[in-house]
Formats: sequence, C-alpha cells, structure tokens
Amino acid sequence: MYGDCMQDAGYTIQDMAERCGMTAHTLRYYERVGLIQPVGRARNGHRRYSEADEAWLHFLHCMRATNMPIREMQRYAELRELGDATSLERRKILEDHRTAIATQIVELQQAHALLTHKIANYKKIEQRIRIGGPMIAEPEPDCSLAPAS
Amino acid sequence: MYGDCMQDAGYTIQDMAERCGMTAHTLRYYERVGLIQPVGRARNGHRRYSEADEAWLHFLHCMRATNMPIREMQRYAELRELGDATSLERRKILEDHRTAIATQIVELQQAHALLTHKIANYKKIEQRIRIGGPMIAEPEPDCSLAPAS
DNA sequence: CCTTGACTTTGAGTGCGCTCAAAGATGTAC
DNA sequence: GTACATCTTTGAGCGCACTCAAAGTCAAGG
Repeated sequence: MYGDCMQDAGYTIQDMAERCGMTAHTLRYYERVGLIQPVGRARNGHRRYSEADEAWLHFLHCMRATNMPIREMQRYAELRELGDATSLERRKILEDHRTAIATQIVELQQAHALLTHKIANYKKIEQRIRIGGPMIAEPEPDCSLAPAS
Repeated sequence: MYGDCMQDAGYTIQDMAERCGMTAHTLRYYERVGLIQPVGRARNGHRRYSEADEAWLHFLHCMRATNMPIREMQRYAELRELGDATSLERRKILEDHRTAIATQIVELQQAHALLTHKIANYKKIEQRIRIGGPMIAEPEPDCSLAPAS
C-alpha cells in the first residue's frame, strides 16, 4: 500500500505533550493505565501519535482539567473501546460530569463574588490607614458570608 | 466578669464540622497546621468554637473548595495574625486567587459546552441505533474540539 | 460501679495523580 | 567514532490533603 513506508509519520511524544498541555511522563502514564490504547511506533520503537490520538488526548485533558477522576475516565475509555452499544452508558457519564461541572461553576462564582467583596473591604482599610483615619469599627473583614462586613 | 462561668459555651467540634461542611478530623488538622488559632476549650479540655471561628472556617472552606492550596491559606492566615499592616499583601493573595478562579470558571464553561455538544451527539447515535439507520459516517464523536463532529 | 459516647493526643497511613530515577537503545552531527 | 539528544522500560518516590488507629480522659445515664 502506502502506509508501509509511512510508519515513522505522526507526532513524537514531546510534540504531543506540548500540543495537549501535558508532559511526556503523563502521556506514558495515561497509556499504561489504559486511558489511551497502545500508541503506534516508529521503526525505532518510539511512539508516534496520530491526529485521532491528539483529539482523544485533548478530550482527556479537558476532563481532567475539570476534575474528572482518572477512574471515571478509565471507565469511559473502556466503554468507548466496546463501540456504539455502550452509547447510553457513556452519555450518562458525560451528563453526570456536566452536572458536576455546573456545580463547580456555581461554587466558583460564589467564591469570586465573596472575594470581590473582601477585596473592596481591604481597599477601604488601606484607605483608612493612608489617611490615618479611625481604625476601629467595621466587624472582622474576614468573616466571609457574615452579615454586613 | 461574666465570661468566667461561660467557658463551656460555643460549638463542639462535631457541631462545627457539620456547620462548615468538614469533618472533625479536618478541623483538628487545620488547627495543627496553623490555619486556625488554638481554639478555646471547655473545662473538660474539649474544643469550643466561637462564631468568629465559624466565620473564619467558612472562609477557609470556601477557599479550599475553589482549590486554594493549604500553603497559601497558611500564608494568608499568618498575615491575618499580624493585623492591618499586612492588608496589602493579603489583598494581593485574594486578588490572585480571584484571578485563578476566573480562569477555572472559563475552563469549566468550555468543558460544559463541549459536553453538551457530545451529549447531543450521543443522542443522535442512539437514535440511529433505535431506528436501525446507517451506522457509518460522522467522524469520531469523541474528538472533542475537532471540526464538525 | 460500669458502660457509653464524645472528646483528647500523637503519629502513622491512604489515595490520587503524577513524576522521576536508572539503565539502555537508537539516530544525528561533528 | 564518539558525543549528544531523544526516546525506551520498570519500578519507585513524591506532594497534597486529608483520614484514621490507638490509647486515653471525662461526664452523664442506668
């Protein structure tokens, strides 16, 4: 055919690591724990990653970056190997993770708002220090959700 | 005064754990690593938490829940002990963390969108299976950010 | 008096997700 | 031909944030 003389084509592990925002260590680790199928090899035994590998790795990266545990990614990867018959189960995993993400977003947004509030408070304190104003009053500025603050 | 006969007042460690969404283990852990000052004790040596402790613990919980490392929380806690003079430094920590949170939110939102997309794709696949339609075509549905999909 | 249960301490153990060390093969550049 | 970079493998090590085990104290209830 044609591919026989192309076996050295594809990305090296370093290339792929950079493309996916992981280290080469992590790529090998993912392979040995079964998150990605044994990768093709060049004649010298070095790994050569395909575009398909890249897409899958990007997906894995995205799931990890949003705190999906390796365990769950493994389960998903296994189902994926089994083909379309596992579609429902896989969808369930994704839906559950999407729910988890939504929850995280809410928590982060709340924390963001809290920090904005506290930062404003610090600015006030700094102002008072600068003008040598009264340092008293204003209940503990560290009391997060406490009333007023 | 009055407080002398009130030394057993305040929340028990269990109460506080429930109120703050942590375990008693974690509360003791936070105390020994200096995240919270030595807590008051009842006559029998048991910890008794104050309202101020609760507010601070809530804050800590909120920071941890948004992935602030313990190390950074320790640094913040130390500065807090030092009083108003550390205001600027503390504000910097909060601002940095707020930035980190904003970044996380964006990542999560992207992942959320990606999942929504993939979930829709799975539904299509399931539909095709149900009606026994053509199983071919449509490039790998797992290719995350890949074009079309 | 004795049991029960909630607490105390100290130090060790756990689970996760990498991360690295060591030793070796291969291919390119000078 | 020899240095150098880049890869390979296996198994061990690490940092984080808890989490628990063991042994002990104390107060209330039956």
